[in-house]
Amino acid sequence: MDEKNNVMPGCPVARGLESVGDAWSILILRDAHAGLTRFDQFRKNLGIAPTMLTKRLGALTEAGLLEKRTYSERPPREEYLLTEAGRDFLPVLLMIGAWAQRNCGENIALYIDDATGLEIEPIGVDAVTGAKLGSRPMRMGPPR
Amino acid sequence: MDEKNNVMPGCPVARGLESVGDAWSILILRDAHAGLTRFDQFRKNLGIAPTMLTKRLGALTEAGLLEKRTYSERPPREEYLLTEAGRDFLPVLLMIGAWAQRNCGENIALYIDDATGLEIEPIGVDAVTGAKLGSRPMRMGPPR
DNA sequence: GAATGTTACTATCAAAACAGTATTAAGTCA
DNA sequence: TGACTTAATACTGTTTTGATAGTAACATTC
Repeated sequence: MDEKNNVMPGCPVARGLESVGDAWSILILRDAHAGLTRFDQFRKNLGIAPTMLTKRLGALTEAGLLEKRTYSERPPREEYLLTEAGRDFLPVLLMIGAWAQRNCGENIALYIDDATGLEIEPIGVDAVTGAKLGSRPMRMGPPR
Repeated sequence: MDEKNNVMPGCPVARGLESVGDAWSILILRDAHAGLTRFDQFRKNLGIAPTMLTKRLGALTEAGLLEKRTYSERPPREEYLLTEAGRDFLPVLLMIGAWAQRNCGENIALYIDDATGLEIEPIGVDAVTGAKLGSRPMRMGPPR
């Protein structure tokens, strides 16, 4: 897939997918939100080939979702931290998860609110009207 | 990528990605929500190779997001319609789009509420507490 | 100080996925 | 009859991916 293919170049979904349009990247972000930061933590948790991991971490860093930080000079050691844009991706992860909980069969883990102990039910709403996404007609408009 | 790699098998995000873990599938779903239904509509709009499109439409149908319907017996013609699970995916698309609007630079189209004419600002909330996703501590719990 | 372990990679190569073009099957239309 | 439409499939390279091994730079343990 390459970006030239997109007839509608300003499409928000297509633009987002340029940064995070593959499963490994999304799983890396999931793990980063779970607190993992180091190459080997990701590699072991995901079972990903190191070549692939190097490439994906580089792409996510390039795209501004992760940043590389040296945490030891000697020996030289680096880790990957979520940037603001990376942390902002959490709702997307939760919405994917919530969709899977509703539509992908049995034995899927739940998200629990720490304070109340109750199951979290992630939904999307329009912050302006408060309406649930999809409940009202909408269209696309030109960029600001 | 294959599913065996997932150390945490009940993870909602990983489960969701088994159905929609690649960019083409997500773009097809986007176009389906925009009203496209036919092979050639998807092919032309996405610039996707027909082999790839056949495979992705098949996978999405298999996963229960699309269903194939005959709309003409003679000549035999078929189209792909969103199922309930497919329509339920709309909030995920909008959240990806909203993330891109905030984090992927200039010249990205906006979502407009038809009734008010105002820009839509998709956010994720917990339907139980009403809190914005990510604003309160949470954890994962075992399946129901 | 030698052997072993840790971390973050890179190199190599086979296998799988992908892209591009041409072609097909089953019809319609003029 | 020949041209056209739709929804694919066949064939052919190219690219990406995955598996495994190896490396550089140190730390730790005996």
